[in-house]
Amino acid sequence: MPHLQELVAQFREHGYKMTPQRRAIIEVIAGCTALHPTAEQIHDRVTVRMPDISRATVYNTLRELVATGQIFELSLGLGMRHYELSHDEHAHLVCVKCGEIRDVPGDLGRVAMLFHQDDGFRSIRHEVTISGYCAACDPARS
Amino acid sequence: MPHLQELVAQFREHGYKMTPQRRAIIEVIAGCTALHPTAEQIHDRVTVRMPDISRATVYNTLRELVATGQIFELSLGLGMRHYELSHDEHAHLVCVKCGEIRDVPGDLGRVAMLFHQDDGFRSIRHEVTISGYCAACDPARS
DNA sequence: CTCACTGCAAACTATTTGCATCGTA
DNA sequence: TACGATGCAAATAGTTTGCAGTGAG
Repeated sequence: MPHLQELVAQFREHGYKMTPQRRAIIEVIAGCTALHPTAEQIHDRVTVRMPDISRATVYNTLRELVATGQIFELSLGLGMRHYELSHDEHAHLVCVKCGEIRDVPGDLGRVAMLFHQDDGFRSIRHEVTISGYCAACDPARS
Repeated sequence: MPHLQELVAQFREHGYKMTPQRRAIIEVIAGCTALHPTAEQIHDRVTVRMPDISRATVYNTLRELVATGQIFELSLGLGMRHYELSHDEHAHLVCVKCGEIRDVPGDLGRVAMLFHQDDGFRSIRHEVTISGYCAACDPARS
């Protein structure tokens, strides 16, 4: 459960009010470090302790957490968005069969340099997604 | 209109029948090299010359062209999928304000090396997406 | 002449929105 | 107490599916 107080404080500093719902959502995300949950998965988990929370509140809070830069939104080609706490730079391995998502640490700054252009485009974020088959799903394996 | 005959031939070689609808879809994609069209945009363009074509046919054909490796499906964080002819390796610059998508040539093999893991994951494809503001949309510009 | 392909319409999934009510600061 | 946040339900957007009819090989 890393940085929980810090996440709550940061969120407040951006001018948002802290409500039980938002706190619960932040707690769930903070407790999911390796899971890249979807909005639906976050909603399910929060619902266990807070049965009346609405999807709208989850989506709203996720949008706000993205706006503050506290979480990242991932488009991994799986048809829905995944979320993760902002942390050290890494790429994502995505199994196209089972949907498993794994972090691979690495230097995104290096990637930025490989593709840099001097044309006024100001980049905010680099996303590196490597699609393929995980060992368990690889059809080419004996 | 590059490689049209080749695309049609390749598609046939994979065992698919060539129909007027599929040919029209392939023609539209081949005529869109710099546009990264969505399924909807492709449907609109085909509809001009073939008013009764259905969305289902467009989506089916796109899935098949992805399966043959002739086109790539891009998840750029804009809420829908974009398609492009498979060609030289490049990353994508995406303006988060206006949605403009631009190709940046570069060596994806280099990226693969930066993030390679020896754990049985077999990668099929690398996608590098750089989100930010294009010169025209940058709010930090004077 | 057969089986893959098509159009249609409905279903589905993920996400967004409008609005009356509620509760944090 | 004021205004931002919530829950609900309906709306929207993108995509998928089932099926009866059609046409490419």
